[in-house]
Amino acid sequence: MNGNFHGDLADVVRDVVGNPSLSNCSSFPVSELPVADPLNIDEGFGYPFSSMRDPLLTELEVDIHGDFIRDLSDDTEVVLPDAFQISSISGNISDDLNCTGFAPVNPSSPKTTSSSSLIDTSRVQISSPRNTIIKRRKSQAKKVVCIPAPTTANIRQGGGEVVPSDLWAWRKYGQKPIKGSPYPRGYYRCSSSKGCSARKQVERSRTDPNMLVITYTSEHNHPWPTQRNSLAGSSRISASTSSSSSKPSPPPLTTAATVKEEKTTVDDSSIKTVHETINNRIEPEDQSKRNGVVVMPSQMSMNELVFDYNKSYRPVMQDDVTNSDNHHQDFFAELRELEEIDPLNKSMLEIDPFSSLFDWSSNSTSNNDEYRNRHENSS
DNA sequence: CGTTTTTGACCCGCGC
DNA sequence: GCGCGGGTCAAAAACG
Ligand SMILES: [Zn+2]
Repeated sequence: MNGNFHGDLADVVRDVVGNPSLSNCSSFPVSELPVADPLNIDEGFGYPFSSMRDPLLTELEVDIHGDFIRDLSDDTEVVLPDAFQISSISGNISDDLNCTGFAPVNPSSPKTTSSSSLIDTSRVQISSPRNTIIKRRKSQAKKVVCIPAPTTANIRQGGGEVVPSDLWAWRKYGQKPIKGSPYPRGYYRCSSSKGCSARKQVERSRTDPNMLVITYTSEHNHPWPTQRNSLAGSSRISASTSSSSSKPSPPPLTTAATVKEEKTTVDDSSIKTVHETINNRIEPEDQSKRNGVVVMPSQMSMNELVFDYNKSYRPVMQDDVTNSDNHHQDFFAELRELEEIDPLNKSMLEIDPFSSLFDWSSNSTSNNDEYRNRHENSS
């Protein structure tokens, strides 16, 4: 820990990862929190499927990588999963989440320790000047997710990383070295539709090279990608629809946004908010309530997806952590990609949950005006 | 042939 | 006003 903070989100995250001592456990209800959280958290950001809450799935999720959600002040949310010790599952997880168990939990995997918990970030972030004003367009919510790097061995310094990415299609638009960290940060933007302003950045934790810190910014305008388009120009959701056709209707923002708004908080408040949020997530009823704003259909199809997703994940991570022998990871990476896409498409096509999604998209269209401005005439 | 990645330049907020 | 640092653009290269 260099004590070199710029008040940046990155710094915060770094700090968290690196300095468990800061963790402010009190904010986590822990025991049950992990279950529902991961799914909900992702809605909009990381994972398209939002409200599916299958017990089984949940378990899996947790099992594989329990995600933590933490929101920072008004515009930032940090999700910290401690996916490391998967072997034991629930028991460990709880402990982990609970800052209490944080350090001692699993001596077997030292890495876990560092990656495992985190929390307190909020106050740090908040302290930064930006919280005062929402300089970024409206309020931009940020979600930070820490996950174990899928390919520890594959780390390539100069270039990119093989990141699990979510099911969304991301196009890398930049990469820059970060001051505090030896590893560069990659900037990705949603390639599904031109109008989509969703962005995400991926970087490795300085302290834990096996840890990937993914920061999601903004949300997708479209329901679900639009399958990847590598073949003939097929994808690209008609961004024009939402963008060029000037839709004056101010978007109600998406779920995540809503949530964020809800918690326009500060310092301690934020913590509290988190609490609440979590609670809500745990209870299905509440969840629906939250979803009320934006309905994310396609849960069923998603289920399948998730499942696969997790499945594919599990081995990788475990291996990674367990042994450093990841030569096969490369293979895995590819495999993963395939799995992500194939099953998805299949399920999606079959069920075709999108119809409703589209609906949603239409009213959520949104904030890319500026962006589009410049982008607009690219072709 | 379209798309994605790569990569240096550019922009912009911020602290000094 | 300048330098720093993060974030983005855009042209060319690389893929498939
Ligand atoms: Zn998108």
